[in-house]
This record gives sequence, structure tokens and C-alpha cells, in this order.
Amino acid sequence: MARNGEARAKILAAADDLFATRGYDAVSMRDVAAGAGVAKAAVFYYFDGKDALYAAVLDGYYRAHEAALADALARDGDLRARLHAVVDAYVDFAADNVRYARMVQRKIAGGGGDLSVVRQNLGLLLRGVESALGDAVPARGPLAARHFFVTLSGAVLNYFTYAPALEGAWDGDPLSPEGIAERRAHLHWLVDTLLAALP
Amino acid sequence: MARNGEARAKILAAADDLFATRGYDAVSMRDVAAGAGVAKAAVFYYFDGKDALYAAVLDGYYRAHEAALADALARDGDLRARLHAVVDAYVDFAADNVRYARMVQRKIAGGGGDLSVVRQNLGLLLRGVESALGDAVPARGPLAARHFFVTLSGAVLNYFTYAPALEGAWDGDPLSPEGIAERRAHLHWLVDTLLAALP
DNA sequence: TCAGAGTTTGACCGCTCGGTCAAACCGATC
DNA sequence: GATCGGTTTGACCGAGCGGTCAAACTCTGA
Repeated sequence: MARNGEARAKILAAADDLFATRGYDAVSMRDVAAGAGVAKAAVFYYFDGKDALYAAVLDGYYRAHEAALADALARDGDLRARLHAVVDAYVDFAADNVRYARMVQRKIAGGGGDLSVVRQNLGLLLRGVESALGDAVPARGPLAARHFFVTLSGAVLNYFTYAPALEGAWDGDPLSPEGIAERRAHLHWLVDTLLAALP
Repeated sequence: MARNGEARAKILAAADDLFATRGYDAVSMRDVAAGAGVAKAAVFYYFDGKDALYAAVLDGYYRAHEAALADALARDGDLRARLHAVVDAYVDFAADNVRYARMVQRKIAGGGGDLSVVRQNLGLLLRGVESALGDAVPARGPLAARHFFVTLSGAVLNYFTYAPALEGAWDGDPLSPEGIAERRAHLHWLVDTLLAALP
């Protein structure tokens, strides 16, 4: 299995699956090894321990998320079009990687641990929204960009994390294409409404 | 220590502290016992295991949250005033019990486990927002009450859960009285803006 | 004073955890 | 065929986990 990084990739994929569906603490290195079809010691050969493995998984998601967002931010158009693109990128990414939304929320809400990776990524997103909003918004106070960032990113992410707990209250599966399309429409309406109300 | 439920109360308080700050998996029954100043076996005497202990802690919060919200919902006034009251109750409760916001988010994002308690509570909140919005909002589609519920509750809760990860990006402590007041102002503006835009 | 129910305790059990290690394996190079 | 570095493995370690149990303590009512 020495050829290129086959073993490493299999380990990473198994860890991704497991961490996303069960959470950090509920996954053992034995689980990861079994999932990857590899001896436990091999996992430690490729990664410097459980924390490092988890960080590597998260890092992959962050990188992909970052790329998707950078793409949206670089687009031309007026403020409204740019914000729609950002929101769409966020929704698309979360829809394609529901596990990511859960992992991020869990890591943030998880109390202890190294928030540095999360902090760095969140800061990046925040600066993205700040630059998209530009001077349409005051630098300080209740209408500062950072408040819109928290509000918007909560509105996107929470939909996906709440979904399993909303079963029954929703009609139909919130995570079905139709459900997600409806949520996207809500978010677009939200962005339009907020922009129209800005001084 | 047999007098009334003193030992039980001390155990519950210690469990509350520990679960909220460290999370379920990172807390051992030994930790709880030590925190309560009690032998480990006593914890098992009063609670039927770790899961039951955690459920008891969560239940206390849910009860308190439910009461605070019912109070706000029962208030008189027009739609705007009632929604402000609901949001304020939510913010107040989250501010007084930052740990609660974290525990709920973590439980929701946590994948497996018994979501029934969360689901019940979330359903209650949803029906609250639905009844507060009444017929100001369509029953279906992107402007249905449930979308506003997800958006608003995300806007409230995420502020508190993101706070520790936003250090540095924010100036000043997001959880200071001033920070919370500013967030409250943002939420009020949000509610007003959304209401004004409804057909 | 004694019996008995309700508490509290420390010792203990089986198990799984993250992590280590020396030995074996394997494909290339000489 | 010998050598050698990168890879893979199973056996192993100490620690901590959730949970149990019988013995000891404490308070109360007869």
C-alpha cells in the first residue's frame, strides 16, 4: 500500500466519515483503523495522534469552504448580487457537506479544545462578509458587518444542524432538494430585505 | 447529608457546571462526584447512570427556558411588541445561561443520541413563534413561520456560541453587558425590518 | 435501647481508550 | 543476493472509564 498516499487517504476518509457521524469523542482510533482497513498503529504512523487526525479532517473542509467562498467573493456585480453569491456558496457547500456544518457547530459549541483553527476560519469568513458589505454598513454598533455575519451564518448553518431535530415539525425532509431550495429562497429574501433597510 | 435532597442538589449542580463547560464525553462520573464533594457511588445512588444525569441537567434548563418563553408569549401588545418580548426573553435566558446555549447546540449538532428532548423543546419554541407571527405570514413557502424561527433562533443562539471563537475579531468581550446590549439592538432592528417587509 | 430503612462509602470489576514498540514486510538500488 | 529506508503489523502498556457491591454509617420511631 506504499504507492503514493493510498493508506493515508483511506485513513483520512474513514476518519472523516466517523467524526462527522459520531463526533470526536465517540470515535476511537481503533474505529478509524478498522474503517480504513488498516492496523491501528498505521494511523499513528501517518498522524501525530487523535487531535492531529481530527485537525487534518477539519482542515480539508476549511480549505474547500474557503475556496468556494473566495470564488463567490471574487464575482462581479453589485452588493446584492455579491451577497447572494456568498449565501449561495455557503448553502451549496453546507448542502454538499452536511457533516461539515455539524462538525463546525460541534467544535464551536464544544467548549475546550483548540479553537484556533475554527477561529482562523471564522475570521476569514467574517472579513469576507465585511469586505462584501463594504461601506454600506457602519463600522460599529448594532448594524456593523460582524452582526450581519453572525446572523447570516447562523441562518445558513442552523438550518442544516437543526434539520434532524425538526423532523415532524417540518413537512417533508428539510434536507431534500426542495427543502433546501425553499431555504435558499428565504435567505435571498432575507438578504434583499436587510439590504433595502440599510440607511 | 440526608436532610432533604441536599446531596442530590449538589450533584446536579456539579454536573451542570461540568457538562456545560467541558461537554458530555469529557466529564467523568468521578469528576461529578469530586465536584459535588461526594463519593462516586452516591452519584449512582441518586441517578441511574451518566445518561440519566445529563438528561436531568438538560431538563432543568428546558423547564426554565420554557417558563421564560411562555411568559413572553403571554404578554399583550401588537405583533412587534410580542416578537420583541420573545427575542428579549431568548437573549436574556441565553445571557444568563451561556452554558445552556452551548449545551443545546452541542446536543443538536452531536449527531447520535436521544434528540427527543431537544425535539420536543424545539417544537415548543417553533409553535411559540408560529403563534406569535399568526397570520402575518404565509403558511407555506420561504416566508413561512418556521423559516423565521430557524433564522431568529440561529441569530440569537449563534451569537453566544460563536462568542469564544470570535475573540479578536470582535473589539471587546462579546459577552459583556455592552456587547449583549448591542446584539439585542441588532436583533430588534432585525425583527422590525423583517416585519416591515412582510406583505 | 434497639431494629430497620435510608444514605454514604471505598474497594473493586471488566473494559476500552490513546499511544508505543520492536519486529516483520516490501520494493528499489547496488 | 545483500542492504536499506519507508511502511505495516500485532502485542502490549498504563490509565481512566462507567458501573457494582457489601459493608458501614446515620437518623428515626417504637
